[in-house]
Amino acid sequence: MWKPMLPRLVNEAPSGNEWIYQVKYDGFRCGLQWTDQDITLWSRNGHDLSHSFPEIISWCQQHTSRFQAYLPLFLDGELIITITAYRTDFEQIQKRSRIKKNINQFSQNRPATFVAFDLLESKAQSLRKKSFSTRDQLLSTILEGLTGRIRKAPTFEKLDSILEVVDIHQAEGMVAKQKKATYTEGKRSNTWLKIKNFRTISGIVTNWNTENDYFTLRYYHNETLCILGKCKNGLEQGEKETLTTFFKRYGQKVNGTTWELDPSVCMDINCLSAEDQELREPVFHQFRFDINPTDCNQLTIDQGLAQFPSTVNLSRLEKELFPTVTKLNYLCYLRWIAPFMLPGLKDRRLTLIRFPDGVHEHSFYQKHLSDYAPSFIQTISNNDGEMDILCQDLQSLIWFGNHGGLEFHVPFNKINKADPEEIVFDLDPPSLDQFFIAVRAAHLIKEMMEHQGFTPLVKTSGRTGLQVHIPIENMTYDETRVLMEATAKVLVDSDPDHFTIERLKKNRGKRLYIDYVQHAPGKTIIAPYSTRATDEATVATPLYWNEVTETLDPRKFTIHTIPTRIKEKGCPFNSMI
DNA sequence: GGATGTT
DNA sequence: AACATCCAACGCTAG
DNA sequence: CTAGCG
Repeated sequence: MWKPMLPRLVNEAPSGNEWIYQVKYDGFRCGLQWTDQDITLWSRNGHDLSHSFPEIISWCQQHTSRFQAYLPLFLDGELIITITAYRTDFEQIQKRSRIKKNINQFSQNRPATFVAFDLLESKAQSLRKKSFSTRDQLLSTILEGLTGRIRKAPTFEKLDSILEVVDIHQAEGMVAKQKKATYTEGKRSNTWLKIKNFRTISGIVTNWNTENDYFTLRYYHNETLCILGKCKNGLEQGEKETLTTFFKRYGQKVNGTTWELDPSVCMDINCLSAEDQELREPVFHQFRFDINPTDCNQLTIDQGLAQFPSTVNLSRLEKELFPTVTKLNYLCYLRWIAPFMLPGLKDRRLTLIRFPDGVHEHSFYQKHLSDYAPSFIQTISNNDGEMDILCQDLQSLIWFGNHGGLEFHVPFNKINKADPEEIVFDLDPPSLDQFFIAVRAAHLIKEMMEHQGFTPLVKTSGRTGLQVHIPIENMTYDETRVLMEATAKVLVDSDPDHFTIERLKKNRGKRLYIDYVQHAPGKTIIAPYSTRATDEATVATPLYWNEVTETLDPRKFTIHTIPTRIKEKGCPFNSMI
């Protein structure tokens, strides 16, 4: 029976060119055994998981010809449900493994993926004695280019680049592997080192269970004490004695096994998550005698879990930027959405609309660098010699967010390129009552564009309209203008009661204005996943075409609903990530 | 939101 | 110390 | 022609 090789937990990643790195995916360790007869998924304890993940098995069967030359084959990897290429949803895979009924329905709606990170057998030959580099190279040739139910875990040569990936995707952590490491089955080895991407949060110790030595941690939500979770590991002998002595001296024994303490002792906990009164992989980090129990609250916990870049000073986190949405809530949204939003901002001059005191107060545009901006904000000079701002990374995004930047607008072309990356039809009905016209226009444009070989995408504008994005190659603005004008005219001819290219507002009536003039150099459009400055905190949301119906309500896509939406359905602009 | 200038 | 101002830019229109 | 508007 296969037993997985295990990495040793360390606090810091080793560097040097004898090491190579992989992202640590948060799912189930799994061995995939593929013989001429059958395909089996083995858990780390030797359980057969195949029946729980039929989508993996059937995908393999459909792609047998691709693998035939390498059979029999044994892959070591992780069974995951993806949110991004590097971010996974552990809760989902855990649920899946427990499900008995309707497995096929779940496997269709939210298919699991096997991410292979090692190769133990190929053509019936054991590769365990070979170096990791050799195995990794062979694994690459076998899995090259595959993006389906089986993928290869990419390897990173540079420590800095994997740290950046782990950080932005908030991955579980990373594994450093010695290039010359052999595969030592069932052993915890120093040639594989895991580094966890811990979140650090502060909690109040209120209970001690003498039976199992678990300490209960709590936090304040408004005035009431709520349970954060339990923690047992990480305390050194002396620290544990200090704590238990304190319990015996100042606490009360509430039953045979449990001591209770009024809120006074605070500690930092390292963990992977803190949800529903449960900490995942909690480890004691340090006592916090320098803070008050009231400092352990929803605000500081949200902040700890978000893992904001340390380079950004956050301020006035309790301020309301949208009704019922504090600046911290907004920054947490930006932090979560960053891996989906940054690709749409990368290498494009940014036009930021800032609302430092919230959507109801004074606002202004900004596209040049403030002279006090930190040096990590990247810029590019424009024709007038001014420094246009860029948003290339997480710390920039969070810095702009902290400055009340609520709307991120970008041009159609990237920096150092004159030609647009896409055509965008901005379909803005005169009011929400006429939203159905935008839906109709979007589908008509989709048909026309697909007929010409394009692959149109669609998103809400975050206000009342829809925007059809058509990725293009090698077209100038002049050429896109010709195509857009022609398309607009076909639309108007086909339904002059609903569409118009009339520029004067008073002459438009309740028709939808197809504005191809706004697709030009220097013009901008709201970036995917940017919020709009509305009372509902609406988001410019990429959609699947089958969602674009007359019953679609663009107001439902807000910073409250988007993370859940993406966890369930993924991102329709996937190609951009 | 923060720097700088004005009362 | 309190308060004001700046933070884009381009086409269009009324006067 | 320019200030103001969107």
